[in-house]
Amino acid sequence: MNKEAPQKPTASELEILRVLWSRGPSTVREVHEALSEKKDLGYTTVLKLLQIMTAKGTVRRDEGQRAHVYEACQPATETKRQLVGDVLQRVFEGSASDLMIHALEGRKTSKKELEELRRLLDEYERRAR
Amino acid sequence: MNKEAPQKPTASELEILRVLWSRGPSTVREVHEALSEKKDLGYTTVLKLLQIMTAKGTVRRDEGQRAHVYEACQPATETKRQLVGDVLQRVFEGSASDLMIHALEGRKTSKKELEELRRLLDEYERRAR
DNA sequence: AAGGAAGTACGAAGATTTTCGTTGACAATA
DNA sequence: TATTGTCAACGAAAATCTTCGTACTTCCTT
Repeated sequence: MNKEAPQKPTASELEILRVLWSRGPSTVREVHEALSEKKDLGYTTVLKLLQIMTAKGTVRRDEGQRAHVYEACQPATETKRQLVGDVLQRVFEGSASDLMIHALEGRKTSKKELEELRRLLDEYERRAR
Repeated sequence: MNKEAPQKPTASELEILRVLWSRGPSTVREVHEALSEKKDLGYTTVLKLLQIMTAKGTVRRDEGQRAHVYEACQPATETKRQLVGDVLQRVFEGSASDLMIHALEGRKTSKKELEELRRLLDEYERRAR
């Protein structure tokens, strides 16, 4: 393992990545504490996951201290792009507008968010030109 | 099982659902043939999957004929909404614009599709008013 | 009626994911 | 220094997903 090909994280791995993305490099204890707020997980469960993710090349770790410090290998943006791209293909056959329709449906989207979405389209169009 | 709570289909189940959505009610053979175009799968594999999905309540079947006819319980739109909603929460903390950014990134989106996206926003806004 | 074709049911193996318990190393402190 | 707490490593159980092989049934064709 440990190839350069970034693998799609599993559901549990994603939860851990989210902690690393928001906290930055963290120890097992820190990740465990962050996750404990929402879920009831054993410490060694988190440790094992991080070890597996290290083997897969999803995270890297600094063993300089007694408590190893873990960090995501890919920037959040890259992984998010991969995850949404996967759904885009598997569920919506690549159609961004179809994705959009279903993302907005059955959901209260604020005026603010709609404006933001328009801004995104403008920006994207400007950049793509 | 067979509760009314719609479950999130797995990757394989989704492939089958896509066939049912596009073909409409189908027999195992028909689903198998459709999938065979892309993938190499045994007939009984598809059969088993459909049986499991029946048990889960993902599809229902008409046993009137010797070759049972399967059909998705939920309309495509509903399941798609659920799937994208899941990603929206798990990956993007509910932010549709963040989802959008990453969906558009690193991807050639046609002028046509951008227009379509704008149209969607207009429509959504009009309806939400 | 015999034989093959087309179906379903069932069990089970393999792969992957998720979750911990246990063990042993180290370190802080009483 | 003996005890207690913190941590990594490992193995392994349990749950879920994926894939088929085998057996049994039913229908159609000689």
